[in-house]
Amino acid sequence: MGIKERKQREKDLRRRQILEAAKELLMLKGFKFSTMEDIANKAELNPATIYNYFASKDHLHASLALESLQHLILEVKKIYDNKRLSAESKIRKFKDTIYKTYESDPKLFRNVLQFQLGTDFKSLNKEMLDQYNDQYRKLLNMFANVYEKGVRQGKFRGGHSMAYADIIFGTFVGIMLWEDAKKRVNPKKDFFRSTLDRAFDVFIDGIKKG
Amino acid sequence: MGIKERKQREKDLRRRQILEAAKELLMLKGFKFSTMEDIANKAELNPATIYNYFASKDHLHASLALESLQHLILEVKKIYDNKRLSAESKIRKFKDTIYKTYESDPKLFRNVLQFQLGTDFKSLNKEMLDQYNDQYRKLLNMFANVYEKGVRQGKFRGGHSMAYADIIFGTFVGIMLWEDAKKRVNPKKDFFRSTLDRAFDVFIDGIKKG
Amino acid sequence: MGIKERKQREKDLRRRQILEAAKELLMLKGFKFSTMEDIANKAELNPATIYNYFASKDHLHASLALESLQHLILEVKKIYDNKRLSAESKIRKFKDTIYKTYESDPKLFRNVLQFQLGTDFKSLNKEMLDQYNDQYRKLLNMFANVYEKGVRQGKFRGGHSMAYADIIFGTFVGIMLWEDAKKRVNPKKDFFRSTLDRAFDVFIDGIKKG
Amino acid sequence: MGIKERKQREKDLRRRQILEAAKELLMLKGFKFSTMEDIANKAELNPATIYNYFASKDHLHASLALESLQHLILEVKKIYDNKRLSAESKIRKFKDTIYKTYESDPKLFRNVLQFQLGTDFKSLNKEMLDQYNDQYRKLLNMFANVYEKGVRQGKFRGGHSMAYADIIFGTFVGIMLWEDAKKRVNPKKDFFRSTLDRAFDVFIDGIKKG
DNA sequence: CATGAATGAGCGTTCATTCAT
DNA sequence: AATGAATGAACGCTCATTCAT
Repeated sequence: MGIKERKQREKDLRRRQILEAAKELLMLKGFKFSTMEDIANKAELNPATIYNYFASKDHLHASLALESLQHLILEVKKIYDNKRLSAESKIRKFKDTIYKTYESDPKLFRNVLQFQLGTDFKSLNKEMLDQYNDQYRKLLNMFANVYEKGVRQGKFRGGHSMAYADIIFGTFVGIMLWEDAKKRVNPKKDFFRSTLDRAFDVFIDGIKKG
Repeated sequence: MGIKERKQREKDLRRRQILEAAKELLMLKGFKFSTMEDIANKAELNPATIYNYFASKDHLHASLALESLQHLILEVKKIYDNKRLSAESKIRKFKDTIYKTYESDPKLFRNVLQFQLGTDFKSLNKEMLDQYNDQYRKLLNMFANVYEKGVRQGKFRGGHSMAYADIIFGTFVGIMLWEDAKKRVNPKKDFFRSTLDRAFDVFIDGIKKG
Repeated sequence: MGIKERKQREKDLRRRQILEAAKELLMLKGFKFSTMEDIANKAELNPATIYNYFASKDHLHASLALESLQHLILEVKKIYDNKRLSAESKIRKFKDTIYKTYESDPKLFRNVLQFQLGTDFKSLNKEMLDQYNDQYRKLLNMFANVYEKGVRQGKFRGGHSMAYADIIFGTFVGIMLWEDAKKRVNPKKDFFRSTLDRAFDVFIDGIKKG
Repeated sequence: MGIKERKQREKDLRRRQILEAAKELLMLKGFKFSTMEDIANKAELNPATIYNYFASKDHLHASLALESLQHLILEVKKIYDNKRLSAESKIRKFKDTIYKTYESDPKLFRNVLQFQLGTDFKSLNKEMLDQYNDQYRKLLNMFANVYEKGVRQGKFRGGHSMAYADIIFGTFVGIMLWEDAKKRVNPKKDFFRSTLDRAFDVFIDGIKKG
C-alpha cells in the first residue's frame, strides 16, 4: 500500500526540485534566458528528465506561474476569510497583500503577468490553461464577493460586482507595470507604493459616492 | 536641390515599406515569431537591406512601437489642445481615444506595451530608449497638465498631478491587459469597454473634490 | 561495469570521426574555407553535434593542430630517447624526422604553423592555449637538452641552449615556409630538401667551431 | 598634354590614400578584421570607389604587402650597393636591416609573410602574383650575389649560392615567426634580437671556409 | 525513470561586391 | 570617377526536444 504513496511522494519531490531550480533562474535572469540545460543543471538532473515532469518548456513556465498565483490566492484568502474586517478595509488589505507579494519578488510576479500579455506561448494545452483560468476566477471572485458585501451594506455604489473586481485587479496590475517600467528607466525614482495607495484612495472614494 | 530630396523621399519610403511589412507580420503572428527573412520577403527586399535602415531586429521592433506610440500621442494631443473642453471631459475623452487606438489594432497596441514589460531587449542603444521615454513623458505630461487644470479650477482634489497621470494610464493599461486576457480565454465575453467606462466613472467620482 | 568504458570509447570515436573529417577537408580546401556544415556532412553528423565535442570552430581547429603537433613530438622523442646516437646525429635526425612529418602531409603541417602566425584565433580559452604551448615547450626542450649534451661533451660551442633550440626549429620552419611558397609559384622546382640539408650542414659546422 | 599627367597624378593619389588607410587599419586590428567599409571610411571614400583602384579586397591586401616588400628591398639595396663592405659584413647588415624593418612595424611585416603561408587568397590574378614574386627574386638575388662574392674571394664555402640566399632569408623568417609566437604567449620574454644574432653568428661561422 | 547523445530547425548578422545614377 | 543602396551567399551557433539504452 505505502509503496504507491512513496513513489508519488518522490515524484512530487522531483517536480518541486525542478520548479525550484526554474524559479531561482527565473529570478536571476528571466525565464526566457534560462535554457532547459541551465534548469537541469541547477536541479542536478538531466535535461531530458524534465520532460518526464513537464511536457514542454512552456508548460514548466506555466506551472511556475500557476504556483505563484496560488501563493497569492492563499494570502488573499486569509483576508477574505477574516470576518472582522469591513468591506472597505478588506479591499485596502487586498491591495497591501498583492503589493507585498509583488515586493517579495518582482520578477516572479511579473512572470505571472506575462501570461496575460502572453504572446510567447505556443504549445500550452487546454488543461493547463483551464487550470490557470480557474485560479484567476477564484481570485477575482473573492474581490467581487467583498465588493458585493459592501453594496449590500449600502456602503458602495451598485453595479455588476465582477466589473469592480476587474477594476481592482486591473488597477493594481496597470500601475505596477507602469511604475515598474519607469523604475527601469530611472531606478532612483520609485513611486509605486505611493501611487498605488493614492489610486486606491481615489477608487474607494469613487465607489463610496454615487 | 531636387535630387537630394528625392533620394531622401525614397529612403523614407523604404523605411516605411519595411515597417509596414513588419507591422503586418506582427499582427499576423507576433514579432517574436517573425524572422528577419519573413519581414524581408514581405517587403520584397533582401534581409541584409533591412540592416541599412535598422541596426537590429530589436531596433526595428522598437521603431515600430515608437510609431504606434507617436500615433497615439497625436490623437491625444487633439483633445489636449481643444480649449472648449472641461478637465473632466478631457479625461473621459483621453480614455475614449486610447480605447479607439487600441480597438483599431489590439495586437499593435499590445506590442507597444511589451516595451514596458520588455525584458527582451538586449541591444537597444541609449538614443532609441531615450526617444521612447521622451514620447511617454510627453503623453503623461498631457494627462498631468489636464489634471492640474482641474485642481486649479477647484474641481479635483489636490496632490502630485503626475501621480494622477500615472493612475490614468495605469488604470487603462491594467484593465486593457486584463480584459484582453479574459477575452483570449473566452472570446465571446468582451467587457472591456463597459469595465473601462465604469473604472473611469469611479476614478472621476473619486477625484472630484469633497 | 564495462559499460562506462564502452561509452567513453564511443565518445572518443566520435571525436576522432569529427577530427578526421575536419582533417580531410583541411587538406582539401583549407580549414578556413571549410564550414562547420561541410565538416558535419563529411562526418555524417549534424552540425550541432560537433559542438558537443568542440566548443567552437576555433577549438576544433586548435585540436587538430594539437594532434599534429603531438604526433610530431612522438616521432622526435624516438630519436631523443635513442641512447646510441651522438648529439650531432640527433640534431640531423631531428631535422629528417620533422621533414618526414612535413612531407607526409604538408597542408597539415602548415596548419600547425598557422597557430604561430595565428592572428585569427579569437575565442580560444586559456586551457587550450596552455596545452598548446606545453607541447611546444616539450618539443623545444628536447632540442635544447641534446644541444646541451653536445656542449658538455665539448663538441658544440657554449651558450644559452634554449636559444639554439629556437634556432633549430626556426631554421626549419623558415626554410620550409619559404620553399613551400616558392613551390606554390613554380611547382616544378623543389629545393626544400636540399636547401634544408645544406642549412643544417652550415648550422652544425657553425656550432662546432667557435 | 599636362591634363593626362594630372589625371594620372590624381589617380595615384587616391590609390595612396586607400593604401594608407588600409595600412593603418592593418596595423591597428589586422587586415582580416578590417572591412572594406572600415577602409573606405578611413580613406573618406565610398567602399565602391575602392573597386575602381583595386579589383578585390585580396588585391588590396596584396598591394599592401607588395609595398612593404618594396620598401624592404630599398633598404637592403643600400647595403648591397655599398662597395666598401665585405661580404660577411653585408650579410650581417642585411640581417640588421630586415630586423629594423620588422621592428618598425611588426604587424606590417607579418602581413607580408602571410603571403607565404597564404592560404587565404582566392582571387589573386597571375599578374599580381608575378609582380610579387619578381620582388622576392630581386631581394634574394642580392643575397645570392653577395654570397657568391664571398665565395669568389675564397671566404665562404662553395655551392649553389641561391640556396644560401634562401637559408639567409628562411632563417630570418623562421626565427622571427618563432620568437614572435613566443612573445605572444609571454610578452615579457623577448629574445628575438639575441637569438637572431646568435643564429647569424653560427651561420657565418658555418659558411666560412675550412 | 534517468540519462547521454544527437539533432532539426532556425536565426540574426556580416560583408565583399555590384550596379544604377 | 564617385556614390548610395542593394544584395547574395554564407556562417557560426543555440536550444528545445527526442530517443535508444
